Amino acid sequence: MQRLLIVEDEPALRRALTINLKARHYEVEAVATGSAALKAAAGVTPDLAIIDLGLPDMDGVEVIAGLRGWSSVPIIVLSARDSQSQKVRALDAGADDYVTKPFGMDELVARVRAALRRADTHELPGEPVVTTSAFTLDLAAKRARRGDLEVRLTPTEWHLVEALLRRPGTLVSGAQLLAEVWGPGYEKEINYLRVYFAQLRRKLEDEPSHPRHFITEPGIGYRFEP
Amino acid sequence: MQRLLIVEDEPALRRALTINLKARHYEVEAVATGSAALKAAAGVTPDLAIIDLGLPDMDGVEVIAGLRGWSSVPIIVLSARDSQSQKVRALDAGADDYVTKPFGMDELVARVRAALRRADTHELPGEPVVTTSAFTLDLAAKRARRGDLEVRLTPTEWHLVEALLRRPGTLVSGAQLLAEVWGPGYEKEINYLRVYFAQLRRKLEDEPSHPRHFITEPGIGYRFEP
DNA sequence: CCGTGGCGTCAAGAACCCATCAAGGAATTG
DNA sequence: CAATTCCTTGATGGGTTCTTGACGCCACGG
Repeated sequence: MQRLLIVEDEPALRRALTINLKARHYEVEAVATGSAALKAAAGVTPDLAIIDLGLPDMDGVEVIAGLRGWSSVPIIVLSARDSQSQKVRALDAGADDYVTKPFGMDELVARVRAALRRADTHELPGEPVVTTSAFTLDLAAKRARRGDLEVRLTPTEWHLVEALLRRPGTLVSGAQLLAEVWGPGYEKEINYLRVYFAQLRRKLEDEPSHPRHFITEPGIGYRFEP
Repeated sequence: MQRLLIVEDEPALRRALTINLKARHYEVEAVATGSAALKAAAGVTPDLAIIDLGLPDMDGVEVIAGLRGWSSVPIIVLSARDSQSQKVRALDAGADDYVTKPFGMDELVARVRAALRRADTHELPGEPVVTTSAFTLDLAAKRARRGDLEVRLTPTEWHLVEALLRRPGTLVSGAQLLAEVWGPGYEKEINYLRVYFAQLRRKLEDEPSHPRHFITEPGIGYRFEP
């Protein structure tokens, strides 16, 4: 049976979650505080964690970060607010999904199932070789070619390319890229992205001033177009 | 069978609603006061609630807020003709739709069906992609298409679209949209909404001057029609 | 019939974001 | 240890987006 860890300070909601999820044949461990959550997670090694962002003792984002430090357990976040920035922070910290209160129990259960299914199939990364009309990148061997001649990318450039290529076609926010490549705390250094995307385009694109694969969406983020 | 909770103080109307909805094969629980409504909702966990705003013991808006604290059950509001501001407050508190008295039973039943259908298909964790007859929106990848060609939306336009699409088909008050997109304190800047909805319609609708998906409800708010 | 209020449209300046260049300092390599 | 590459940072100019005010239209009510 799969174990769930619930972190929710409000007793009524904690009870409702416990009852409903036990009825769905999950094994449930429920705690009320962030510190208790970190302890419990180490003890029971849950298959999935449901975390309320509004905890009394510590910020929910810290709890997520604390878990992510050593565990890759799927995390679903509950939040009372519709706050977009809080959502982004939670997802950047490593949450897998996000449910806004109030929510229907059916929806939450569906998301729990989906998260567990995803974790089960353990999505293996696709081909580590990406080819476009202009260039070829071998992520594993760290080799880049444009046409016939080989191009050298610096470590930071590779790191940035990997972060983008992980979600081909999808838009990735600048803050997300910065946090992934330079580490948390660098979310404001948007200039780094400008400089490095300029370098990548100069090295890889046919027309660096009219990029076809490393696309900027002004004010939102960047996108890799295969 | 789907359960409906009716909150209506006037005995004649309560009876009429009960009979008509039972005739359409709904299971009906009818109460006369707000406090009874909150108790009943916890007990029978209805699939939809119909709430009269003019209750004797407490404001209908409070009833809605009380429900929304823990449940996302669809709520349809009944209200007298000339209490427009009350309607807006009800929507802000979390109501999904409203019907003005006097109303035809057919109209109410149609709205009940629509609300239940929405709650049923309640966006599952999969791809948050919305498709209409005129355009396609991929919220996660931040991609918009009208027909074959790609359309670019600005950050604020995306934000506004997301705020509306979170409740497809339901009516959202202007103040709610403003608070969500521009932040608290901008609730009065209704002009922003006019400007941005005009831009969205120009970019996405087939006939921007006769919108079929981004609908204005004068004096109340906006609605996204899938 | 006219005033009022809400809505859609338009336009212009302000504010913001991005690409590019350049240079000093840090790190790496031979 | 020296040379080279790499990373960081600031400045500039061009383009886009946001904000704000004004105008006309329509529905409603006096």
